Amino acid sequence: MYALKSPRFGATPPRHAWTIESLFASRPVEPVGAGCAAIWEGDPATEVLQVASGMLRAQRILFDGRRAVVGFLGPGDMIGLCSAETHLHSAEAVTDAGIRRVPRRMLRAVLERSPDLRPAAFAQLRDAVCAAQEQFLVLLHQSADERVANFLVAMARRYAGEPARGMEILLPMPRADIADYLGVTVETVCRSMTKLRAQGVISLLGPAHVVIERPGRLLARAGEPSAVA
Amino acid sequence: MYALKSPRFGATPPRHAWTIESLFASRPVEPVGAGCAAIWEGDPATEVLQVASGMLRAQRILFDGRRAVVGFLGPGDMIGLCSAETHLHSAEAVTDAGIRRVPRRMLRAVLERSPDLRPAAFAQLRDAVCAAQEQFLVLLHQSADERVANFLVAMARRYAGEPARGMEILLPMPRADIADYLGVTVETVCRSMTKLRAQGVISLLGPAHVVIERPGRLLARAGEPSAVA
DNA sequence: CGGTCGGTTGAAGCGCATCAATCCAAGTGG
DNA sequence: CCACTTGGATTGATGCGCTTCAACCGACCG
Repeated sequence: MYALKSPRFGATPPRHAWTIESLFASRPVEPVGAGCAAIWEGDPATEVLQVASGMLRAQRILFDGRRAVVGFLGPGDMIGLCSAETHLHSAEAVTDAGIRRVPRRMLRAVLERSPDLRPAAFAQLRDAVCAAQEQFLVLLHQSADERVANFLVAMARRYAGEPARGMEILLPMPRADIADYLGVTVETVCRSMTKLRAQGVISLLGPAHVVIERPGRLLARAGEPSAVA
Repeated sequence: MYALKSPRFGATPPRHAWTIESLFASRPVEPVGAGCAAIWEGDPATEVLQVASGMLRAQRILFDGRRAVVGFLGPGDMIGLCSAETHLHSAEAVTDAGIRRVPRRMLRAVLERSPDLRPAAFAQLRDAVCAAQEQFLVLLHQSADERVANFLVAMARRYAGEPARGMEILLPMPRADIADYLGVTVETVCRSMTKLRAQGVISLLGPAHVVIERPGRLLARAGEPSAVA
């Protein structure tokens, strides 16, 4: 996805006072109610947005009216970096969320002024491209069951760490969002989840609350090469 | 596609002697026979490669042994820019081709030394991300027929211009490459092409030689919003 | 002439979409 | 407090699209 994880400069702190992180930190947090849009597809891309809390989804309306969810954005993730003149996607809040906005001019100025930051920014953008590629390949060549398993693993990795027995995965977004993200229907997402539950791979405490029972099998379903049953 | 089109600085020529284009132009052209690999997936990414002539395909072997074609590279396209430590894809010649190699160090040095170039390079990378996103969405949400039509349109736009009646599209790559690129089987690609021919949208002078008969219909099949039948 | 490889066409089966019904939890109003 | 409503999640039944397996065709080559 093109969502960028918040940069970590802990290992090699920059010699300049202005970092991207501090830039965002200096901005006020703007609340966005669940279901509300933070930015609109087609609007002029004058600012970059970082999620402070909650979760947003980046989405686009396709030519035929269908909706495509491009990614889910959690705390630290940014959106709008890759936009050219206008935003390519809308960003709507899945849950109540908080965001910070930074004008692109400001961001550009920071990058201009601190040469140390540029390689990091460049590497980040590059990594985003790689991640998008990866996701792209996975989704394009996998079956619906594999996509769902893959999604669960990705959500676990992002917010809880490497899948382990008993680990809880929270899915704050409705099934329809997951479906539009994976390129399948809501019913198929349900069936895949049900199948995973029936096979003892996961258990469902509720629609939004998944518990990993057999991490090995889950990874195997997701198409991980090194997964052991 | 993460392949980057060759930059055009014609409109605003750089004030520095060293441009990315001139950097590549200063390197010798290395011939690559059809079927041979120019770079290998997993190899250390020490250099960036630009196609001088012919066509290459960027591909990857997936965990389950299937092959995924990530993109096709024509003259001016680059590969290896987005790689981190090691190359994520192999690049094999579809036809006899010529390539130029530039060490990444050198490229980085040029970017460091000429501030004018950086926005352009950044914009290019950004555009590549957008294009990849676009392709990703299209392929994920379209049917096999739409994918094939879309591919034909993309090939036409890239090497011949906006689809027009009588325009010839050359497909130097075998059907298997197209199939692995679109995420469908060879047979499906064939059937879709046959269907387009039967409907008078295209005609086939040979497997690699397509002529557009009804550009409007072709665009409509590709899922273009403004297409007129 | 036989052999191989890429392309095309045909027949059968599976996977996912579609349509439809049901279930469940959370509101909402009497 | 309970009947009613509502939206999301789930399950079931059916159809279509693509894959799979198989055969055939044509070009190229030894």
